[in-house]
Amino acid sequence: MVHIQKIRALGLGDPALADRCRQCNVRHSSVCDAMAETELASLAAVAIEKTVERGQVFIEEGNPADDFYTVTKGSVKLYKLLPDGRQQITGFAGTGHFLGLAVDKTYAFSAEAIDTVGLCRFSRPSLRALLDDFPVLERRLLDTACKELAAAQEQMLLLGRKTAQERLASFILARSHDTTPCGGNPDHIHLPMTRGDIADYLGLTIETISRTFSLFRAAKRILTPTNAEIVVLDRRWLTDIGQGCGHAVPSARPNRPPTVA
Amino acid sequence: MVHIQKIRALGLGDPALADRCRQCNVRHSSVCDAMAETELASLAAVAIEKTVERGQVFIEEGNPADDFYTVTKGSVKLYKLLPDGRQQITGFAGTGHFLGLAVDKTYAFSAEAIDTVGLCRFSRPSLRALLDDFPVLERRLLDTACKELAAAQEQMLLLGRKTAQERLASFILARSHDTTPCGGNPDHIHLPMTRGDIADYLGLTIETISRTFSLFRAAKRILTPTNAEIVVLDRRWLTDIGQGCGHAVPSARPNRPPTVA
DNA sequence: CGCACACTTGAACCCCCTCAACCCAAGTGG
DNA sequence: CCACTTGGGTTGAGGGGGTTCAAGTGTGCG
Repeated sequence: MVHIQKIRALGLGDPALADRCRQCNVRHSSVCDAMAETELASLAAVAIEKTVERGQVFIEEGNPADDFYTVTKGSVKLYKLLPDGRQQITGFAGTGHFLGLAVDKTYAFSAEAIDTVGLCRFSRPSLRALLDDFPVLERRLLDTACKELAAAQEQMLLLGRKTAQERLASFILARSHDTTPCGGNPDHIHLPMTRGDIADYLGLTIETISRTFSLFRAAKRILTPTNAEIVVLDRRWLTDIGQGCGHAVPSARPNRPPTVA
Repeated sequence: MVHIQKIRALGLGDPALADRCRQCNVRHSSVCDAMAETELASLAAVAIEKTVERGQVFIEEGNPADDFYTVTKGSVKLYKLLPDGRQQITGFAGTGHFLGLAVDKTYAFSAEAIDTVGLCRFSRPSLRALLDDFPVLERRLLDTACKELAAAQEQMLLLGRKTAQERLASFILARSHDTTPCGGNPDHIHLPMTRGDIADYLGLTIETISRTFSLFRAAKRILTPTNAEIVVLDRRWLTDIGQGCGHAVPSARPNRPPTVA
């Protein structure tokens, strides 16, 4: 209780502080959107900005979960490892994403910056105090958690039951939905991650990702002007494939007898 | 606001109602545990008990999410389908489990009773009112959601990167942890679901499940007195395999040339 | 008994993995 | 300038883990 008052006082005592949050570029696309204009000072009082470079691991599975983050710039990969090095990426966190769900006493996943990433850090006590103070924030977190849970279930369906082509088609379309800015062209997609990351996300290998991209390209379903760019040519077909209906591209294996009984 | 008062009044006006919740067998192993003794009347006022028989689908993916449930008896499988019938089970919900996370306007999954199942139903408005009235309940739901999210991520690792033997070993141990009652023998495991359900949960086929059970049996790692029962003989080995270390059972394929260059 | 249902086991196949070579662009340093 | 390296991506050949297809084994139940 003392703690909460302290934070309130901190924020209210320095109205200039609130500007940092008020002018934040992800304010309306993150959980912070739950806070009213007048409450931003409390938020700003406990938020600490931070930058991490590509390749840097800033959350490590199993470590005590002392900090929570909001991504303000760049992209992050969240992943789990097996002792022998096998890796499963459980999700990509872009601008506005909150990191800290799926957390008990320790982190259940690791997080690595895919490119130069901006973060807004909250310590556990300060987040707890915020939640006590602003129940609406807690509701917002619950909503977010439900969305992530639904996404996780969709990913389980993909990992457990879809073919390579279906997985990649689903991935391309999900990217198109999740990262196209308002008013942007959803058929031009930017991929901040490598083929290896895509493979570890879709439960496949680099080679299969590359081959499947080539198949889609040869079938005129997509273009890949650069390795980090996709242009969707046939959205309808990708949608059908991704959902498990529709004809996959024949994989044109050599030395295979023609399909005759 | 009027609504909340109505519910409060309902509960407080009839103290006998509270007994239904007070004597509930899952009271302390479900989200309801967040409610204090004196608050149970409010809970009981909006909870409706229900029984569904084995095989009955009581939540259907895509339908409007009007109701939320707590499982009071039996087991439920939660799953998603592809149009051609491929199925991925995203989880099993046992006694005490809350169903309704991963829900937006519509259900993100379907739910089917594995055996005779007892449910406690809440309508969306009444749950909303409860959450408004008892913020501690919202925090409890958030905790639950985080745990489920962590479990979902673990399952992604399994589906994306583990072998059949690793998957089944993980499954057996998870069952042992999740369903052993306090004081019970964790090495005697009851399986309410069929081999087909296990297959759809682990992203494999019935045949592979059966074969892998046979391998484990032949290697003296487990016993299966009945199809619905497992006895763990070598927990250490199962743990190692499930985590991706440790030697898998050789699968003894016939007609394969010996491993010579 | 006859039937349904769950499970097991065998044999052949196939999708994806493994291993390996190669391409290409971006440094880096003499 | 070129030689060399490094990291990401592509492509090919062959093999393997799990699937598919098919037959057979209980087991409960009308």
